[in-house]
Amino acid sequence: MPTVDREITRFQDYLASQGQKLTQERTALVREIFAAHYHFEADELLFKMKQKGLKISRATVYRTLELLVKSGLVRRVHLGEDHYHYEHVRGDSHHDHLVCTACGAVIEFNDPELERRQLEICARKKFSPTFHNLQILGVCESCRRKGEQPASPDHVMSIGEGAMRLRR
Amino acid sequence: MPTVDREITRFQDYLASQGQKLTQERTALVREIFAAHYHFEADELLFKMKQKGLKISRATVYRTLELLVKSGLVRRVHLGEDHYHYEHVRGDSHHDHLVCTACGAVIEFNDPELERRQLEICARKKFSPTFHNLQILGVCESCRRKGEQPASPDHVMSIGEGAMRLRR
DNA sequence: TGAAAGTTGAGACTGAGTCTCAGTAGCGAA
DNA sequence: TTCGCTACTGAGACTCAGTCTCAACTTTCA
Repeated sequence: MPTVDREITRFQDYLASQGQKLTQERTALVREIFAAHYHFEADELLFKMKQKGLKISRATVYRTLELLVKSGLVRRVHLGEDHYHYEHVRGDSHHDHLVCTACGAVIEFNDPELERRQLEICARKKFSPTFHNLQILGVCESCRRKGEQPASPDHVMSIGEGAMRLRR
Repeated sequence: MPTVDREITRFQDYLASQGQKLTQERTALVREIFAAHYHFEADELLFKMKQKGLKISRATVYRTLELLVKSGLVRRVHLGEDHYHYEHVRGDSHHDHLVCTACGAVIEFNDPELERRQLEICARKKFSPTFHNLQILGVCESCRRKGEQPASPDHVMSIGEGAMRLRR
């Protein structure tokens, strides 16, 4: 985990700029987040910390995630479920997600053409965009080969149902 | 509300096909939903029914919404908040949303070019899409003229904050 | 008349996320 | 070393959307 130190430094810089401190708990959380799992849920993170014998409270986890989002190190995303997911922000630009409703896999993509078209639409509607959020739900290649059926066509209900399978 | 009868008939047909019944409560809910408000929340609907002196329970509201979604008359959408919104499905095709984080206004758009590009991306990733969900958050023309600032650049946090203003 | 099946409301429950508050840690100044 | 300030923490209560349970009710049909 050589890159984790860089993230910790960046977080510390952000905190210092806000008159806030980098505590043991915050360091441990950043270390855990950036060490491996890329898309994660708040509760999942809480559970992992507990597993490692580090007792960090639910409140601290949520508070630290909020700080990480504000610092720009982490992004909060919707992946079709009824609660948030978080993901690392790497130096690169914005991206969107394909979410497999059969296995829960998340595939990222970044398509400048798509982004450009969205800006055109906003311009046409005289709307100043600050952020966008696109998830495409469906079935990934390997699930399709395994014969998983695409989610039923009952509109967004199917997202919820499919997404349930993501849960721990 | 001349079109409401058509919706009620369609809903009754769906229910009959499932061996289910069109009750007084269900009729009242469909009437309320299709009479006016286009984007709405479950709790908002519950409140409106109560206001009209029709006491329909929370459970019935949610159960009926689920049936309406399954019947294809209503769609469940995310508009950047942490809970669902619902909208009518009119015969027309899928559309996406621009959501103003200052006033909560929702502007719809349908862009075949954007849809086509998404299909291309899916094809490239060998992904079979069943549904997608795009919200563009930002500031609408009239809020911009009134001098409302675009939401702060703290990523998705700003969505939540802006969206709070939508709440009753 | 009565069985079977679907529907309802009240209210308990769930689970993600927030808030409160008393106690603790960190740190500069004296 | 102690003091005082401020930020931070954990425990647990709380909130809120949404779900579930269950007994009572309605409808249908034989």
